[in-house]
Amino acid sequence: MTPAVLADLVRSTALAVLADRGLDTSVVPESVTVQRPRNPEHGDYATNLALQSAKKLGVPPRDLATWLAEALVATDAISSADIAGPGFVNLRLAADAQAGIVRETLAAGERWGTGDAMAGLKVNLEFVSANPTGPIHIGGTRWAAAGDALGRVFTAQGAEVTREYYINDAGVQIDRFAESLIAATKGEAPPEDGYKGAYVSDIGAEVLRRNPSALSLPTEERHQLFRTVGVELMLGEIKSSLHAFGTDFDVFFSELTLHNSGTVEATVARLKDSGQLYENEGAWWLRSTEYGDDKDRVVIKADGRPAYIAADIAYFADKRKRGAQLCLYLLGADHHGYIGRLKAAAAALGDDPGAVEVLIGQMVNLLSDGKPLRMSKRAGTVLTMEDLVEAIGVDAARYALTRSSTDSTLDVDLDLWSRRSNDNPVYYVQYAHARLSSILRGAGDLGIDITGSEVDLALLTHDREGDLIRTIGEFPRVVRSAAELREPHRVAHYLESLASAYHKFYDACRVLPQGDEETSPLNVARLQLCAASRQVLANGLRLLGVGAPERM
RNA sequence: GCCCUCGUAGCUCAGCGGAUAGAGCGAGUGACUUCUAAUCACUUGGUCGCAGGUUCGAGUCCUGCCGGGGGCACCA
Repeated sequence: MTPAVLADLVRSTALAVLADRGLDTSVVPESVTVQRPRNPEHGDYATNLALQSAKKLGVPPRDLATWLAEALVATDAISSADIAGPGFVNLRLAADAQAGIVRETLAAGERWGTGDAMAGLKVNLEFVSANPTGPIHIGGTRWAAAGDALGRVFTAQGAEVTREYYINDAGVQIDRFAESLIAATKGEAPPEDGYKGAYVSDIGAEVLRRNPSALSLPTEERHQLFRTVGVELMLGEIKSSLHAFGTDFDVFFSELTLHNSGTVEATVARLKDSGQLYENEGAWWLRSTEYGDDKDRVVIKADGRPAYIAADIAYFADKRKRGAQLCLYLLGADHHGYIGRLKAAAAALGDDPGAVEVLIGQMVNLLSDGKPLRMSKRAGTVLTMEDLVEAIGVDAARYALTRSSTDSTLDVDLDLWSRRSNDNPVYYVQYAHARLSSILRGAGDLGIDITGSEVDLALLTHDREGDLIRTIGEFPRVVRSAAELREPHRVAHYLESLASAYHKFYDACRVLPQGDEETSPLNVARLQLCAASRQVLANGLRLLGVGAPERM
């Protein structure tokens, strides 16, 4: 019996109890809380329903709890129901009912943990979107890991996710990038505010290799060539880094196409027509304060060129046109000022600002020897995604970056994470998977068939077995809350608790028959528990994009 | 000044309004002739930044203050 089914049982039992006594059944919430108490003496599960409802009913909470407990213990699935504290009802499941979780997990397989909380919802998930003027640095890497995991979690809840990367290939940064490439190719120093670093020379050289006469072109044509080809090459490297990192996008959307196709212009015209823009000091302003922004924003600059936000608005409109019901933006903390204007932009278009959701992720500090590494993208002293992967590996990097809430600034100590030891929690989780794989291989070698449906899972009565089973049962609601709260780090945290429950079980409970022993029903039941545990570890690690090794 | 975010063990971080606040690392002691010791058990370690408020119940929600980080462009 999963917690969700148990919650339904508690709810229906409570409704019946109240109805019997002629009390108001409407005080029972739609969704009843059933949680796993921290203290094992408080049972397998506990519900606070009596505490929540007592006041509204005018009944002492302990009386209500007593009635509920009496009715619950009369059901087959529940072996005991005790009243504790101010009015908790502490429940223990019958072994057979509890073991049903194992059966359900094995039956669901890869689908265990999926749900329909976001069924059919079309989500546009935009993340990373780093300028194609250099490699992805550590901040973008955090989003690559967390955003990708979030996309996987959404998909597990039935959402239709489009992973999107917005390419800022218009604007002055790109011009500076092109000029930097040209300077590097000519062996000159980069222009002021230009880009430095070996990659600039490399890309410049590659542009020249493809177009040997590039440097002798007229200035404007030369600029265009380096700009176009340079961005293409840089983007190619970015895509390749992301792919190696296990993060693939469905759409790479070019800002330039919005300008070139006239979409930006058309969107601005639409805003002007609907009176959302006004002219002041030669520029056109969006009345974004009317929709909650801090200040009005310039959309068309006094020089007649569109400001960055103009393309943003057009881009949002394009996403909606393509069917996105929810447009999620994953931005760094240095962009938090965008929330107001993006929502205002949606409202100004006559759209629902609720379709815009911005997640702000805090910065990553890199430490070496406990000392912070200062980085400057323009100076070329950057720790890139590829550097990080080279230093600690994809699995460790993804895990390190998805393990913590994106609300927290994160310290990544390269020395610590580069130690390939159990300092790294990812090994703890992966090791559990490898151990389980080894046991299941062993069962295969012994010719034990663990697939039988007649296996008596009610034999799993050891404390460690019960704890492991209940932990497995938590997985679906962990995934669900990770999706609803947009907090994929909950999956990582859960996996560590699952690995811990498994390692403790392994320590206390022999799984395979020893020596010449006959295979007992308990061996088979435990093997099913192992198979279920391994399934959940694999499913969870996949949500994080981290490998589940069979051997370590 | 205004906005966002964080403040929990020596360090890095979890913590869905619930009961005696957790994990890893660090420090210490044990456990492999037996399914993977990258593991397990035990010990050490806390005014959950401070002060109010809401609640049967607050690390969690609200307000104020203190401290760290990040923003507050006709840059992108």
